[in-house]
Amino acid sequence: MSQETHNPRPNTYSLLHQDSDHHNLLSQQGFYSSFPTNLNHNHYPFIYDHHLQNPSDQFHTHHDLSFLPGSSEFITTPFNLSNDCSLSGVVSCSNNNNCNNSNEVAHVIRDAAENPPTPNSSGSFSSPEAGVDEESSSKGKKDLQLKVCEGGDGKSKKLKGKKTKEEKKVREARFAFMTKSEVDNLEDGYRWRKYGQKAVKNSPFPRSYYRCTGQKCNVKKRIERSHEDPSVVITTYEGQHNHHSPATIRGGAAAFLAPPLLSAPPAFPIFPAQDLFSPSTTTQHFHPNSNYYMQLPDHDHYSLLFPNMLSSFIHNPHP
DNA sequence: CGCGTTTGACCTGCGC
DNA sequence: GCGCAGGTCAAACGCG
Repeated sequence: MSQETHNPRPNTYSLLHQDSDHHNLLSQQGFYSSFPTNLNHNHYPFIYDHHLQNPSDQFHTHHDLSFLPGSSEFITTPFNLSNDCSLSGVVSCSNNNNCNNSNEVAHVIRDAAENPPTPNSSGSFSSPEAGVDEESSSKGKKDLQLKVCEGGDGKSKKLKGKKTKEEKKVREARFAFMTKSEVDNLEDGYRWRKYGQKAVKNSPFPRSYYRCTGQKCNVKKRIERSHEDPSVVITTYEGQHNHHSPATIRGGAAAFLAPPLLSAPPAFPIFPAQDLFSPSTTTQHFHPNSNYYMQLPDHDHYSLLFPNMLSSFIHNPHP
């Protein structure tokens, strides 16, 4: 069992590796493996995927959810955020190049944990093994770059002129969580318009695609039910709303959904409204493939901590 | 009529 | 190049 931690001080994100002795999260079948069910309220296995910004808006990092069902892109790890807001410890790995199997991915992650790269002056990052380098990531490592101040307009590319390589690779921030719920589409305070539905490979449940109905708001979300546990709904938000929740008049939920400290509201609910108010939904934010657990002091601090990742990823060796 | 959903077609990236 | 899978478009449709 290996476990690496960095800077166990507040506001620092620790990259921790959970090896095969326990949950074998990077199993040979891909990234599907065991999954803790006896969570206590302070331990939330977590997936986080977003643009991280420092106070001077210098750094945006682009993460993805390669381990989400159906995703086929790349994997990024959690990172360290030092007290001076510099970033380090980000590593990515494409699954079609030097990460041909999960073991390699695991090694990349572990290597990154043991030898976290340091941010350079331009704000881009690289991993010795993944060889990720912004804008120089040719040779099929297209999805690996970590963008600095990327625009991310998220516009459609269909039926339009060819986009440049850079344009094509820019992707909006993403955040995903899993919720035990009988309802697929969790109420989150925003209005969504469904624009597609696709069958998911190896799953009897389709994936639905939604777009925010706000004007010029490019936020999207996808909803699918876990084929491993049909009671679990996987919701993935992408992008940032350019408006506040239309549900701000709905009392308590609004306080969660539209935190005033954010000029650009997150695409995702700070806490799923249905989790808070519906007896048919239980509050479990987790991912069966994730070895990263978000530790939260308590629920009341959740909404304050979350937008800026002011929590620690912790390793739960015996969930 | 406006808005949202459905659904088949189409586009794109990736692996072989 | 081909096939597959994910993602998106847009016309048709349903509903209030």
